[in-house]
Amino acid sequence: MKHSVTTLIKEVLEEARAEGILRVESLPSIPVDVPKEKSHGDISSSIALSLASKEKLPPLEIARIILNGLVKRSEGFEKIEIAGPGFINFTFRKEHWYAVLRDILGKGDSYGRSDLGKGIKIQVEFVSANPTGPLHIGHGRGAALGDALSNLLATAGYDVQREYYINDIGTQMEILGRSVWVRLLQLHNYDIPFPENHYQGEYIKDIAKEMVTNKRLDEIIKNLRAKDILDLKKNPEEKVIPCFTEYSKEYILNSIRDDLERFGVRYDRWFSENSLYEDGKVDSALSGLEKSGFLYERDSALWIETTRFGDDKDRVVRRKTERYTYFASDIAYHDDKFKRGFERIIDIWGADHHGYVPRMKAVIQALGYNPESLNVLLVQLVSLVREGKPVAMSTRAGEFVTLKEVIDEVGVDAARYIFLTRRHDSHLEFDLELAKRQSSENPVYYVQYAHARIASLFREASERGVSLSESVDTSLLNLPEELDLIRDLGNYPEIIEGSAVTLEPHRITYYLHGLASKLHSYYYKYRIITDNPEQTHARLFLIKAVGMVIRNALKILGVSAPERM
RNA sequence: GCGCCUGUAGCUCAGUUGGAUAGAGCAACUGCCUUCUAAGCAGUGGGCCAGGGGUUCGAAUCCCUUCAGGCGCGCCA
Repeated sequence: MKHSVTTLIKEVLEEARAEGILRVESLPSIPVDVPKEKSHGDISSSIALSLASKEKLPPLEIARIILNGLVKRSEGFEKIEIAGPGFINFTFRKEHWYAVLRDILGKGDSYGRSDLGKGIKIQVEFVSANPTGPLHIGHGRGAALGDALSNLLATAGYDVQREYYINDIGTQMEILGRSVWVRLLQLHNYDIPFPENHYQGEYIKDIAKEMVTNKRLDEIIKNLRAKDILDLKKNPEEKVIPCFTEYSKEYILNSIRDDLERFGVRYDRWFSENSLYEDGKVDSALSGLEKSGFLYERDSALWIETTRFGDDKDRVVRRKTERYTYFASDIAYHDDKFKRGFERIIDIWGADHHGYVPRMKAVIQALGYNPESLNVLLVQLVSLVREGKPVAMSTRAGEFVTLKEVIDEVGVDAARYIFLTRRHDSHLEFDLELAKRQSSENPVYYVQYAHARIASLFREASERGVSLSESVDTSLLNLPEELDLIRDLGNYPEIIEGSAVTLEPHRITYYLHGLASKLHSYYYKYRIITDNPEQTHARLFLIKAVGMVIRNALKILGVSAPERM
């Protein structure tokens, strides 16, 4: 839609240059927009304004010149006019909109798809929470964003892969194992204080109990060839804890998988940090950097010179204890992503990791890749409220609201939708009561209701023996509300492209709300099923397209489109 | 101290990458169900876009600066 106007203007500018009316030294990018004000037409361009200084002519003069050139190409338009300080406003003929409507229904489920991404391989890595505890509400936001973004990018023509990076090695894992171990001992009446820096949550006790009831403890004992795992003398913690770590990690990872599955999130790959070491990828990535001269030793540690690419300070990759840092495996991980052929990489992190971005970008350059090919999206915290009052959350004490609890309380659709109503870098206030409320206060239901309402109309129509015929006279759709709806539907592909380019799926929720609002309003003001069969057909035709677009958009967000409510 | 993010209606947030008169939802107030779903619709009020400077035809949007809030600055992950 915009494109057709852009090319028209381009033609006119070239013609004007050929005739020597305008200089047009270099063909500028043509600004075209869908104006928010309806009286400004369907498409508006400010080209005359932006050209004014270069051409040394008043904007209105330039607008008139362009308009002259447009006149002979104006068949598709009802009118083209100059307005304000020099905007050129285009209004399409109704026939254009009827064609758009037919096009939408012709494309059906694929309406909104584009080849913007040109099949580029892109990877979205999200959530990637340490398997040391259940997912909390903040992870839920990352999950909703990552999943919707992946759907969105796939719709926009990218070849998308979803990945979860598992931090399954290192200090935190050891602490996890020891936490469960101590809880187990406490269960057996050993008087051992629980270390302060260990995982405090109740779920640690649950794992310990579960080990006993599921006889997993027996297996471990067998593997250790030990008589009694609780015998601290025969089985010191160095010997025992790895077993606990392994078991607890699997246990927690399974619950994370379950939560995400239930939340409607599926990954193409779960990538183990430990595998980077086992497969020698850490060594090879580091030796590559060494050859390029980005590594050096100081104070018996190995450093990477990230300052050469704008980082604040150089970073340690191998401690003087010989142990690698977390950063070392992250370097290998990102190297591996590129080696696997991804041309673009999106990492979704919690906003508290923002200080990490410059060093990651630096690493990517040191590895010889383009830093622009990595986008890090920082997800801000979610503050949970109930009827406006904050719900206490403290990770330190191990008391936080889990994703599971939120889903149990408000449902998947409401949770996902609400997570997606805000830009990722803006704070999100999640009101549990509001999310449960089944009314217009709740944006999820508002949009879903529009879809259900349309489905209901089709049920009603078929009960009355009305069915959608092949030959619909779309010209019966004359009402301003009807043309307005079609215009919105016509904008949908650009909403998708815009969201994909900016990596901002929240735009879709706003679009949906607007579309649903127009549908509700139209529904209330006019009857869809009337005594006039031709008109009924035309109106059903229109709302069918509305329902289809709502469904397509909700699918990207991972929210269901119910047939009845 | 340095760096990053945020500051828009009473509250929660959008604002199409610099465009025309600043937008929604909630909250407040008025109305609308003998009608295809009232989980809905129509309407009213509410703003120095944190403050100040600049860039230009034009700024909530870009630059500088001040203020306020959040976060980050480990051989932790």
